[in-house]
This record gives sequence, structure tokens and C-alpha cells, in this order.
Amino acid sequence: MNVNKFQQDLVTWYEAEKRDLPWRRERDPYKIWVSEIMLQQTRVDTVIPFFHRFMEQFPTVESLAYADEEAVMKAWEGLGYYSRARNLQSAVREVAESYGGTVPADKDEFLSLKGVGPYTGGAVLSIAYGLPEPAVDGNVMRVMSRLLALWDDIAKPASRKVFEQAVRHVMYEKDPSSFNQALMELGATVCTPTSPACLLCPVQNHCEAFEQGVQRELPVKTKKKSDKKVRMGAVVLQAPDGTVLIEKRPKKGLLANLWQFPNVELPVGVNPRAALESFIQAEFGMTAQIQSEKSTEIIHVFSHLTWEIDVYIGTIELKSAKDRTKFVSKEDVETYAFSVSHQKIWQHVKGMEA
DNA sequence: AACTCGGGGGG
DNA sequence: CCCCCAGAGTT
Repeated sequence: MNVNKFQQDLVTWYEAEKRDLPWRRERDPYKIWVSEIMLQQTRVDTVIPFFHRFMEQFPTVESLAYADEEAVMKAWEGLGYYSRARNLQSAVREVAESYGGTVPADKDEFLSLKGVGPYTGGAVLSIAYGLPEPAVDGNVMRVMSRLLALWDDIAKPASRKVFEQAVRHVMYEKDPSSFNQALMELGATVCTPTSPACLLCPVQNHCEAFEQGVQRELPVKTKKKSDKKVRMGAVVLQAPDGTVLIEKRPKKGLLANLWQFPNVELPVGVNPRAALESFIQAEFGMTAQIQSEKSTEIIHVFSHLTWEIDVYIGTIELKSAKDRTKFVSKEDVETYAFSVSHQKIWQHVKGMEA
């Protein structure tokens, strides 16, 4: 490959064809950083509205550093991978306290922040500060695997270093920001996973896979094994004063710190209603009257498991608030950050009453 | 190195 | 249905 000409063709194409994305209008390293965290494993179109709302609410390092954690989680509600939000706020606090509010331009310093890994580190340092660091994401691995006909399995962690070295080899030192973004843009819009648009590709001449006619065989990616299913029972419990019981999830693990309605895993064969009533008694010390028939069923698919949630409706006579639980009015339920599956539960219950 | 961690859009 | 997305942290 003629590296020099490749760089020119790629960056020229990028400058002419790049999408007008909100974070591309920003120079503030903090805003670039937030965008890169949101974009982890998340499509551009999904991120855009979250990015706008987040920047309106938390426009500076300080505003996020000193924000209420519940407000941050509410702003992240529905975006997924919620540890990103907690790690980001933690890292921003570190920037406020240890770096005087300035996002560090030093590689070791920035990479030491929570939630900043090899990709995000390279992305922010190159885009915000112009440093010639690779930013290897799924797009870049796919593009580089085709360009250089690299047959390394991109599903394997060890392969990332191979692609980082490949990017270093072709890095456009004059404009690392445009170069890195151009590689990603190419992967997102032209060099796509299943049917690459090679006839429209600005660097077709430089592509080894196209030369060999193997662009559809690359990249090599072994697939992970299938997920498991879990059957759950969930119940919306109303007290005599009209409030409903919600509970905050544990601070570690799946959907950490998000709010939910009381629920319990249902082993095969158990009576869901009976299981829920005894769970409520044991976990919350309250006696619940639960309707005999489930009100609806919600299927929720995560990346690694599936919830089948039988949703019940019930009442309790005596309120007894415990740690991490609350009785909230129906108007206030939506001010708390719920996972999408439990948002759906609440939408269903509201629809029943309307 | 393998597993965990969300949710949604496209073929 | 399946794939996979501007990945990082934990084990």
C-alpha cells in the first residue's frame, strides 16, 4: 500500500462526506469525551438525542462533577450500560479535583480515569488534542482487516493490539483527529459488516481484500454462545393512599442502582402469585394481596440473557418502608431512573387505569 | 481469555 | 431471527 496516497484519499473523502454530528461541532475535550463514552457499543443515531439532553443539563466538567448521581442516572435512562454513567461522573470528579477541571492531554493520566480504555483514550486524545494515537473500535478493526487482509479473529481480545499496530503504521500524523474519525466513518457508512459498498469506496485502490475479492470473508469474527432465559414475576403494589412501592437495585451488577418494581425469579413449576406474595413478605415485611391472573407478560432481551417477566398487580394495607425502598405517588414514578423493562411495566399499568 | 454489562436498528 | 454497534471492568 502507498501509505501517503491512502491517507490523502481517505482524509479528503472524509472532509467532503463526513456526517454533521453534534460532537463534531464541539472543540471542548469534555464534550468530546462524553460523546465517546456514550458511543461505546451504541449507535450514532441512538446517542444523538441523549448527547443533546446531557450537554444541556451538564455542559461543563464542574456541572457534572457536582451533580446529583440520581440526576445523572435519570439522564442516562434508556441508553444502557449504566456503569458508563457512574464511571464517567467519577472520572469527571477526578478531573475537577486533581486536574483543575482540565481534561488531561497526557496519555497515562487520561487512560487512568475510570471508564477510559484503549479506544476512548485514543479517540479523545486524537480528536480533542490531535495526538497520533490509534482509536480502535469495531469499525476500525473491520476496515483495517479488509484494507490489509488481516485474518486475526476480531472477537479475540489479543487481536486489538494487532490492529492498533496496523493503525500506527498508517497513521496520518498531520491530522490524527480527521484520520481516526475517517476510519470510523468509512466503517460506519461504506465498509459495513455484511455488504461493503466497495464500488463507492474512496480507498478501494488501496484495499488488499478488494484486490483479492475476499472483502465479504473479512473480518474473521467467531460468534459467542447463545444466552440464557430467566422467568421473573414482578408486581406493582399500591397502598391505600395511592402510592406504589419501588425499590433500588443493588449498587453492583446488572442495571446497578436503577429503580424497579418488586420482582423475583420464578423457578419452573412454582405458582407465580404465591411466589411473589411470599417474596414480598420475606423481603419487605409486608402482606400483599395479588391478583390471581397476570396482567401482562414482558419479554426483555439483554445482550447476554432474556427476561420473561409476568407482571402482576396488587395491594398492601400497611406501608413499611425499608432501606432502598420507597412509596411514591403515581405522578412521581417517572422521575426515577428505571431500566427499560420496568418502564414498560409502568406504562402497562398506567394504560390499564386509563 | 472469558464473562459481564443495555438497548435498539438493520438485514 | 441474527448481528453488532465509536468497549470497559471484573474475574
